Amino acid sequence: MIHSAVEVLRERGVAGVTIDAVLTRSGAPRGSVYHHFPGGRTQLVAEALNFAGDAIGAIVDRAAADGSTEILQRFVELWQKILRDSDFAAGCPVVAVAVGPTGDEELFGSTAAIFARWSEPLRRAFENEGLHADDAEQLATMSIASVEGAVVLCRSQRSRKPLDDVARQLELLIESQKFLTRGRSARTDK
Amino acid sequence: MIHSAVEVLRERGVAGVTIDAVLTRSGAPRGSVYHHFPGGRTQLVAEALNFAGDAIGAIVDRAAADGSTEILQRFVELWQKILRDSDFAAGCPVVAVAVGPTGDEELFGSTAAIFARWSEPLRRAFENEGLHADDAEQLATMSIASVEGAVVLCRSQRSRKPLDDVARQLELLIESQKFLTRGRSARTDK
DNA sequence: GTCTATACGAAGATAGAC
DNA sequence: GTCTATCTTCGTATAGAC
Repeated sequence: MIHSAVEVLRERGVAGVTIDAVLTRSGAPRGSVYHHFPGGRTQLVAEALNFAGDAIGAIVDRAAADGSTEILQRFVELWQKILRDSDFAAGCPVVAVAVGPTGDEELFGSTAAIFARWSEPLRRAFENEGLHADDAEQLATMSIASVEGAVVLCRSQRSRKPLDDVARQLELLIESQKFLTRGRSARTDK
Repeated sequence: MIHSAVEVLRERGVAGVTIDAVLTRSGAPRGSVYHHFPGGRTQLVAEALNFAGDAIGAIVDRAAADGSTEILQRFVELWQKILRDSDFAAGCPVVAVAVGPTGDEELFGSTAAIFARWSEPLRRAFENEGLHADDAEQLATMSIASVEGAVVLCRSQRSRKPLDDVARQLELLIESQKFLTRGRSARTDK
């Protein structure tokens, strides 16, 4: 059921996650909804969001040991697969919540936590690769923002190109940042 | 009324644009809704989207003659202002539609057209500044994607920092692209 | 645990008076 | 053009049987 809720969330946004839609997709029995989710629809959306955030976070973590390039590659591949498998009908569930109605403070807090969780391994990887703390953090933010933005553009254009373009530009940016840092360090070290 | 619809769209997403909400905010009379918008809610959302897209497109166009740096600066300032004025309650109306329910093919097509309209002056500016066609297009896509993604992050974190960080990294990326192109051209030209 | 039935509210849309 | 009233649909949530 949570799995189905995530799918609907990706495709139709927060408002689209109705109990009916989730029930239809999952084939779960109607009578058991409020047994498993006493909090009703609200709880269902919250659990779907956190489940999706954790799942993607785990994928990022798994690539963390291999360096920033690998993390980003996995992250981009992940979205390309989601876009392709859904024929550009599905986007990022966390973005879906973050652009939804603002009233739900708890949900909103979760999105911030999830984005932070995703960017943390990136930030650390950039630092391990020699970048200064400020640059590493900015680059991590830039990575998440540009990929998430690209996913929106891909859905809008029904094309994988925006995400391909962004991935390429991100690579260039990271390379040039490393190059500049090495240059500065070399001068500083002498 | 359209103006109010844009506001609601930015704050609550597509699903949040109910006739009631727009009426309340605008103070317009209930009886005249279907007089001015025979297409009902659907038409209202469509006109709000296109109005917002044109308004922002016009701002971008106005800065086009001054070069890519100025376009981007205006674009970023625009979002910072929207975020600040709304206390991080408002995001991008076009993104709101693009992550909404997929059924509405016409609305979806409009988002693609609007994103294309916004990136076109950027692409041209990059080309005028010496970048190759491919690079210029990729950079334009990267600019739109990263800024839009940053706006989402800003709302989520209730902070202007993500957008500031992204703006800074974009500058660096563009500078390094220009530098590389000059290097390649110099070698090619000799 | 899961079922059916139903209360309740919100929202879109139409009809007919003014 | 704008008003009020009304119909219909849809979605949440609860009640009570099995």
